[in-house]
Amino acid sequence: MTTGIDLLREAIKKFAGMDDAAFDLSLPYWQEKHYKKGEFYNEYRNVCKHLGFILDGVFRTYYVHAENAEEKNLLFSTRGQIIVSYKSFLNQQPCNYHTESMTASSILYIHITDLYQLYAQSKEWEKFGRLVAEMAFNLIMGRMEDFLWQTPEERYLELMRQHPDIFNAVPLYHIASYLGIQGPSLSRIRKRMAAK
Amino acid sequence: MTTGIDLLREAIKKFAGMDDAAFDLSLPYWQEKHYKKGEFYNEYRNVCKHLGFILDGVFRTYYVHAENAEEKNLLFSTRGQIIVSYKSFLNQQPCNYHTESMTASSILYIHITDLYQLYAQSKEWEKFGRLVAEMAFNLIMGRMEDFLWQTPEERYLELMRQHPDIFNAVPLYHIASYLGIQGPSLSRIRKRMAAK
DNA sequence: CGCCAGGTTGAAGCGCTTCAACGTCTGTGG
DNA sequence: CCACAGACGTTGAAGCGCTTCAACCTGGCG
Repeated sequence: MTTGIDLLREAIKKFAGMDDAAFDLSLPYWQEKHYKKGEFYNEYRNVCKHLGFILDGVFRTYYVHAENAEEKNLLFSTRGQIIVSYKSFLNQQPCNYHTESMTASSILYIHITDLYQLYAQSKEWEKFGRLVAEMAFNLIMGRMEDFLWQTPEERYLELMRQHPDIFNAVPLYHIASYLGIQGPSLSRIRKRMAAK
Repeated sequence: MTTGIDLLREAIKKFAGMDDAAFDLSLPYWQEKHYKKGEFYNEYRNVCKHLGFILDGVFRTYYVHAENAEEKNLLFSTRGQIIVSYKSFLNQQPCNYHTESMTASSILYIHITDLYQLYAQSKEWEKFGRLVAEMAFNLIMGRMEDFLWQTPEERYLELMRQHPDIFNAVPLYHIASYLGIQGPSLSRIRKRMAAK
């Protein structure tokens, strides 16, 4: 049977080319946490102190732009991905976003001070840290490019490819929000696509 | 008379709180370069080896998404800003974008190896490096948020606030492209705004 | 059973797109 | 010095897709 730690080891090997010896340095620090549907990974206005790895479940990161305004989903995170409020974590500033578990979820997480100690201790972990920052940048850059160059329908297809876990797990109107459109519009897009 | 270096010194003091002694370490490395309208800061498919500071002029960074497809402007950079192909520079990978001077422009620039030497030499320069990366992240994040939460008209007003230099310097259709709309649409938006 | 959350559908409206025509300004050559 | 060309901005007309509001349907659950 594969444990959460095994999954994480594999994921980090793939992501940063980290060998077992380096990974083992981190073993004392990872802890497991379980979320019920609707619980928050990181509360709004808190400083994000942990970096997480999703073992199972789906999270959405959203923002309420103004009083009484509609929530908009900035991104989804699913199994096998790193979850962290990047801006808040990198800058250790209060978070502008909400990150909510959309399903029963479980993660492994590490505290920022332990992670920084690993950075200091090991060149491979330092590389991991750089890659996380670059990934955050690339993730947002990719989202930006999607909005500049793709139609809502294309974004929908892209999302289905990247996050197949999502579709039986979260309400359609949250997906629509991520795509930058309204619920009924996504409903019609689906209908058009099915007709082909 | 204030020289380019004075402008840069002031800008970096404001941006990173750097004192004169630390800044002076960099004096041997900055070089000045002038661009004619239409020249490129960094060529497509090249690795970006320099970080620049705009003394005067306007650059646009754009991307051609597919063969025969329309160019779309990702961002503008104007006087007093840092100019660099962030992704290419940070990762030292070939650049996906074109960065073109829209007016006669002048910059100060530093080579990446000299800059990295400053990082190694000085804590204040290391901080500068971190701030550049965070700024790149925040810049793109801000653009992303603009697209999620603002109308084209609001984006237009925001751009006028951030880059007042642009409006007499670049064609309207480039601005429209940055805003994610077509030339005629921006023309009509202006008309509607003038009517109020 | 009846409620409620979530998805679909219809109708009206609005804003952006597209294509084409028409101004306007500027620089250049006869 | 004028005329023309080219680049750029504006305007009109038609179309399309997303929005909004509201009604209705469905399935899950107390």
